Amino acid sequence: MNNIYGTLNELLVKLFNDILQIEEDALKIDEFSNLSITEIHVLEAIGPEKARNMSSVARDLDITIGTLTIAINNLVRKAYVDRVRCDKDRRIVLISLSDKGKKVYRHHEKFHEEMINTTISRLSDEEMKVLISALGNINSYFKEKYNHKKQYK
Amino acid sequence: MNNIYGTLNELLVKLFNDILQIEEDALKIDEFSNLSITEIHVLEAIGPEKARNMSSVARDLDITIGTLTIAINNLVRKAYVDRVRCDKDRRIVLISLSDKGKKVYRHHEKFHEEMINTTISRLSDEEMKVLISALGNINSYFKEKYNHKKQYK
DNA sequence: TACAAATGCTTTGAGAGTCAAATCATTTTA
DNA sequence: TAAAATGATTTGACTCTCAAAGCATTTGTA
Repeated sequence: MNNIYGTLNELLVKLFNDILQIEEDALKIDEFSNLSITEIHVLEAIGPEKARNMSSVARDLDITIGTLTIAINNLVRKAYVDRVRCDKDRRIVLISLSDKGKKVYRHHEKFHEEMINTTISRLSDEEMKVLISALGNINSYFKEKYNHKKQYK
Repeated sequence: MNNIYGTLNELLVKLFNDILQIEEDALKIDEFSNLSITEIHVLEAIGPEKARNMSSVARDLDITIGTLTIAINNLVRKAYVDRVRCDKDRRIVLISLSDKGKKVYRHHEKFHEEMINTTISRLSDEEMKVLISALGNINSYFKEKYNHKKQYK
């Protein structure tokens, strides 16, 4: 029992500590080597659908609008994002993925798909349900901790 | 089936994207509010055992020695880390956790324990095996991707 | 209708984390 | 003993981040 506990701990710690770096490295193998993991997450948040305003994307990413402005400056410069002012309300800035940006989006999506496939390839339906429940528990635990913190903000 | 796939993807993405922030927030509730998650990871890498040199800790953390030097400067200033030159080979710098640093180490360890306990408290032995196997698969996947990258470094 | 308030975004200043390259001190090797 | 190797620090530059100040536009109201 103790052994299972230790194994699980080790797996989670490794996963949590390394995940961002590994994800970035995995993505950088290919043609998009001038993108950081942060920038990829911005592209992911904008999404391939219709244009979005700065505020909503910043809220989704849990960063300030000022931080997002700077990130978008760079992504526009690198031609992954298009930025236009809204005609109906000229305060609003609309951002959307360029063709190049959409390509990155799909590439990142594929990375996730591969990851999931690798994860579940040897699992039965029953086992998958178990996995989902366990991951749900972890998420709940963090959420609880997180909200506790937020009260003190 | 597709639904299970989507749920799993969502859970993993959420977990991976939020994990560092949530961990930092959870840890900052308490007395060690002047430590970043990065600094806590440095303390974790040094460990509570005997003193270690800069190179090996930097290698474990996958950062350059220069970056570690700066981190250690701050941790020494904040009294979480002791730094001495090795007598036998005066090129080598030995770093170790101070009592205060060891306290943080144990606190962080406890956080992980709590996380794991929450996760497994509702799982049977059988379910735990599934979780371990799935997480192992994810780790393997990343490792494979990661090593692939390293060839190009 | 004009002007104050609110809204949406950008800019600025500052701090942390990171790297590569230059530098310094010490030890090893030829 | 001089050159090379090793281990760490320093320096300069970049990214990511925030808070606060500033700017342009729209909304609300007297």
